[in-house]
Amino acid sequence: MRSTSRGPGQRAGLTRADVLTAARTLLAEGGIEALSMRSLARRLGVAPNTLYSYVRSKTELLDEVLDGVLAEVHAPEADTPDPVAGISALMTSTYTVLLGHPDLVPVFLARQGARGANAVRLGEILDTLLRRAGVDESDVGQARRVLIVHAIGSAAFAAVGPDGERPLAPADVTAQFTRGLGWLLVGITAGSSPPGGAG
Amino acid sequence: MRSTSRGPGQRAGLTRADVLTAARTLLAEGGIEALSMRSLARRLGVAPNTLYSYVRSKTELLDEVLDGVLAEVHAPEADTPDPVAGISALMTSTYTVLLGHPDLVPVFLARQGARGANAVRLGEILDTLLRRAGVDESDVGQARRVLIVHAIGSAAFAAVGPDGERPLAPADVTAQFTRGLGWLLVGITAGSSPPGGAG
DNA sequence: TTGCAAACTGTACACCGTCCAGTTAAATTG
DNA sequence: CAATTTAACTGGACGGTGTACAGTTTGCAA
Repeated sequence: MRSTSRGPGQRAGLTRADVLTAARTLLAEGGIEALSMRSLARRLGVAPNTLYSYVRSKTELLDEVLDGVLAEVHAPEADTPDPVAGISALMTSTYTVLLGHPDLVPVFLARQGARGANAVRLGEILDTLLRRAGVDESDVGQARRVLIVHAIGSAAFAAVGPDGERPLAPADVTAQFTRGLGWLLVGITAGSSPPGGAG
Repeated sequence: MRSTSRGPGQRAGLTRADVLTAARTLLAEGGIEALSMRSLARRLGVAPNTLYSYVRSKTELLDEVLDGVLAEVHAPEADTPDPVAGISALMTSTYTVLLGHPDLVPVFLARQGARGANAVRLGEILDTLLRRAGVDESDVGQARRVLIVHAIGSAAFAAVGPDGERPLAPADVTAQFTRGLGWLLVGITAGSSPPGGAG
């Protein structure tokens, strides 16, 4: 923990994983504003610059951490019996996970939902389910984005405001999310061919 | 423009409106990152502290400016013949205005869409139109929020990313917004009993 | 004419991300 | 084994940020 206990050249024995883990801890403990390169370095007992041996920039670090959050999302199997129920479950899980990290949500939005491995994986599952639900191929991409916008956007509205005040009760926002998801699914699947046998 | 040309006590003759106007100009010229208390003061030829005579904090200033942006939204009359078309027009105008201020969108999100006079006004019109479209009274609030989430969220996805790169072509995002809006309107106006969303 | 609130400056605090120039330990090579 | 390269790490700095405190001066009201 002492940063004065080591001179230049002396190693602290860090790994990239250490840095990312510490970043997540800091985030969980004090929210986004508790995560600065300096506070992170302080916690690792290291000079701020050291972090740049493991991470190109704070942006890259944030991207990594954000995608890690998406690992918590519980995705249904792509061949789950009822695709529409699967979509609903997937989006609801995404929304719930985001709710667990309120101040990350605006950061997510600013990055269009992150582009890491987990994001890609979830996106592919969603696409598959949409196709299986009979959504026209030309509509799949738009439907995916609309659903993601709804999940992240709803989560953003549930997050604490600038003054730490919470303008809407979380239960209300969740009800709104669920309702909106239902509406969207009605609209998206309206006039689509039945899932049938050939798919 | 010279900050050294005036000693303590000498007045610059500013008004609150001057400050807000300069803030909007700065924003229009260089985006959100060009608007700092210091750059604003520099432009007004004044010391940074001076601004705190007109504004409680940067947050308050931002709130004011954000609500001002919403004044650009073209809202239909509340008694327009076709309420559903009215909702569509209102949301599309909102979306378009937001697109014109890309880097403000994340700020909007972080503030749950601003709470100023213009936001309230638009919200009331939207509520009226929803009721006239036959939406159940108990659903009006949720429908309003879902629509707002969709508009702001879609705009956020169209905004430039962290590296200034634009991952999606604006035309595509607009198509996605329009499509999603259509789906939502179908769902919202499709009877008042809850649809089969398994969430 | 006096008094006072409001407008304004100087200075400072505590941060921020990140760059540059070292120093030293470990890994690699001969 | 010795020599050399590479990677981890520090000190210090640069140029920014929002904003608090204490002091000056101005214009207006009493």
